Amino acid sequence: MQRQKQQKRVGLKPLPNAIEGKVILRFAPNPNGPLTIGHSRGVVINSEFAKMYSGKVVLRYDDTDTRVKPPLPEAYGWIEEEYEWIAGRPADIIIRASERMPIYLEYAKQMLESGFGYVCRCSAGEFKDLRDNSQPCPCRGKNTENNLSDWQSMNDGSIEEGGAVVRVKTDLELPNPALRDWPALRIQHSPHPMVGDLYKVWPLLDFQSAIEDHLQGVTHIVRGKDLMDSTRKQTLLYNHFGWKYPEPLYWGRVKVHEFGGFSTSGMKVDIADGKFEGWDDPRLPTISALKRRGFESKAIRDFWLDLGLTQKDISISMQTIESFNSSVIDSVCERRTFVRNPRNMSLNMDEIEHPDELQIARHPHGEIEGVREWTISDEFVIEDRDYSEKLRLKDFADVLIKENQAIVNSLQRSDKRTIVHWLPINQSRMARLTTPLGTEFRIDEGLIENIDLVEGEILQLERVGFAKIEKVPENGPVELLFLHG
RNA sequence: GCUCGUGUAGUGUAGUUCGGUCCAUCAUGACGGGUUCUCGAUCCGUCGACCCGGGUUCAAAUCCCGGCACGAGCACCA
Repeated sequence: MQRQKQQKRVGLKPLPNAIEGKVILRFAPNPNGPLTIGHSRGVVINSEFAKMYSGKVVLRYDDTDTRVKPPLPEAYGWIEEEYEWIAGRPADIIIRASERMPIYLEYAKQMLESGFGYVCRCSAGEFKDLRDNSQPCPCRGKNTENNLSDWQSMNDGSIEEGGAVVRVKTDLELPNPALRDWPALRIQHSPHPMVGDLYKVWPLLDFQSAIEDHLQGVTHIVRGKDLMDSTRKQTLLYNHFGWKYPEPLYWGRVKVHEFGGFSTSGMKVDIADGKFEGWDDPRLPTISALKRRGFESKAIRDFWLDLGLTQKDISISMQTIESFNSSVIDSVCERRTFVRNPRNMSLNMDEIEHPDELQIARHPHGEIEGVREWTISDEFVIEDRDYSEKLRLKDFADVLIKENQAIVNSLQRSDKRTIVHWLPINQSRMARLTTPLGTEFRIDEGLIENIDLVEGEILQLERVGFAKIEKVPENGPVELLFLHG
């Protein structure tokens, strides 16, 4: 077989057993908060596969838990918007598990009637002890009639939470104890934020998700490898129903150096405690925060696609995402001058003939047309850290510095002295640059070039980095949010 | 402990199905240089890896055996 000259694969590997136009994938977040960087991998990979095969993605809310990770009503809308932002197109089908409860309960009943499920009234601890020794629990041998009557009691609320669970019968000799007679539905008496206390019995993920995948005709499931046991449990259930399980694919665990893992519930607590301003706090690894800071969705897509789909546990750096972002935004961001920690200087132009105005390109390579027009005044600022004897004021002149006075000696570049950014006072206004740094913020006060400052726009501050204009108030400093270098 | 999964440069990744064309791809990073009146962009160069030990073979990143490391699951969470 002929081998290609070694080359990096482009795009995702083909999906096994995929038929053009027939592929159905799903993305199933818990709506207990907005999406994080971690979720964006799922959105990107699934939507990309759908694109490759002209298939569909089902956005499904697996919101069947009312106690441990209850849904946040606002999150449903957020997630739909964020999905569309990341993928560049909306999900094809949207489903809420909490609205489809009658279906799951019907399948559960069918399972009891067909004899491959049973109502177990053992405590979790008792069951675990038996299970670990491959022993059946006493409830396992109950007949259909008894199971259905227990099922009735579960649903009418006469059994308390924790008093019973519906299990799927499996081979008790299965090597992996976790798979033996796994629980499919449990009792929850606490009301659901969306549908209230209509139901007393709620399916667990492994059951609900399995039924729903079948109903939606899902052909490929891409999920975290922590859910491998879920695949195995669900395959057992599919065998009972006589269904064919979708093609599963997995990715490994992802950490970001700068953030660690992504815990939606952890963030929720920290926001409630006032540690963060909200879900879009720039220090958070949420999609809303990235969007607010000025990341482009294309950069996020490029990044995940470049990583591909591997089962390796990885720890990535924001630097990599930032470099993808730079290549997306660099050619479309105007340049501006922002002087941090300004040092006041006076300009001495006696010795040389000079223009009164300067025209500086809005972008150095002309991707953006036009110029910034500066009127040169006697007073100007440079960054304090740049202060030195000989400097080149960018786009203007070589100067000799003496006691905060800059004497212009040449408009032409005469040697290799350092080029610094500078700003005539009459051209400036106050600004604050906020940089997220771990769990803190760094604030740089300074002066920004007062030309066409539009809220929401991303600029490249020369010799500083990319930043977003968050606010241009009538009075007071312009608010800038640092994006990356 | 049990079950499952994964090990390629600092970080990611290609190549592993079917052994050779792999002194191992690409990106990111670091360093150096060209260019550009930004510490940005761009171009060029350099650095740096097949987890370990055996085995099979003319030939192993790739196949086999044995270790080791890391991660996940073992919830009436998702």
